[in-house]
Amino acid sequence: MPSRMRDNPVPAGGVLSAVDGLAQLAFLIHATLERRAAEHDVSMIQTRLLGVLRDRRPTINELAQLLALDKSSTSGLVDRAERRGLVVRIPSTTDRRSVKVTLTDAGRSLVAQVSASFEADVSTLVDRLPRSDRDTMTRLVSRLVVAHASEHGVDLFASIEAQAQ
Amino acid sequence: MPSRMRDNPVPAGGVLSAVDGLAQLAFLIHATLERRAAEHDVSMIQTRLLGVLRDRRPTINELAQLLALDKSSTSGLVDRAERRGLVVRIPSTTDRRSVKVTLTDAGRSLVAQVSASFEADVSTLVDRLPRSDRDTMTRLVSRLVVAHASEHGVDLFASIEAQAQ
DNA sequence: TATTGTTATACTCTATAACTATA
DNA sequence: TATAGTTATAGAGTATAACAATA
Repeated sequence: MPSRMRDNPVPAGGVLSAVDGLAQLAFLIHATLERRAAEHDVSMIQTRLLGVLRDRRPTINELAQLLALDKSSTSGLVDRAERRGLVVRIPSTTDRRSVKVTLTDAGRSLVAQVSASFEADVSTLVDRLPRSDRDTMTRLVSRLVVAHASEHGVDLFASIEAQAQ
Repeated sequence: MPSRMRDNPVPAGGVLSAVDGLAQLAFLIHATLERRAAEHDVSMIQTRLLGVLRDRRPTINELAQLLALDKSSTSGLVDRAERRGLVVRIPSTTDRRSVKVTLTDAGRSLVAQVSASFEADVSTLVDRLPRSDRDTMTRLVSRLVVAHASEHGVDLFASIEAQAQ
């Protein structure tokens, strides 16, 4: 936890350390998405569920892997989303034990709205910087994320991707 | 939500947009803290509670404002932390309705450990970039966060700070 | 009367363990 | 037997409303 979390997040005109600045940014962006989701009465995990389903029709087990939840937690999560009309369970044609979880039109519409307002928020945030600084930051942040992912999550995600559908 | 959340977080050797890159970075950092906290069997909200208490002894009401929770939620949060020996309620000497929530030695030790490992994680992450790039990114991220805060949270936090203790 | 904090209630979210149906 | 999914149970976390004690 960054030391900035101890008191005011912002020293008057000061400069934050790498850790403090990045941590503040992370919490700011996370809170932004949470607030936009809450405007539509969805939690972060429900939002992640809908986001994952935008281009997949996974089984409960696949969904559990994608969301890093137990299959029972996933089943309950899908229950609540289904009760709200955001997703549906479609029986698998090849395995009668299994279901494919699918976004409804309402679910797709909701996630599109949350995404759009969230992306607008982040754009507004970065537009505070002059174009050239923004481009520089984007390039550096991108390098960081890409480098980290190529050392970690990529294979995991790729294999789940391959399994899914 | 960034479009990258739809599938693989990392395009092979590609460059992310400003929104996607920042969002990915934010979720990565958030997940890092969550994982470090989980190693000590504490949730994010419990970690935030302990973090806030590092340099404050707020009342339940003040804590509720700091954490953006209802006072009843805060009361329960403190109950569970107190049951684990991480915090204590100390009766106010000036108002017999009120209590001051205070970190125990165990709570202070726990939050120090989580902070240290989290900060090490973030350092490791940014150390992937060469020094000069890292400094540039830090400066830009810092400007972003400071600019945003000076337009939003600062007054709020400052006033809560002033009330607290 | 107003404020501080707790309690009652209800819901989401999570995991573990036991279960049903199918493979 | 093994796997896919659900259900039972327990607990954290959250909000609303009602409450007791104190101001």
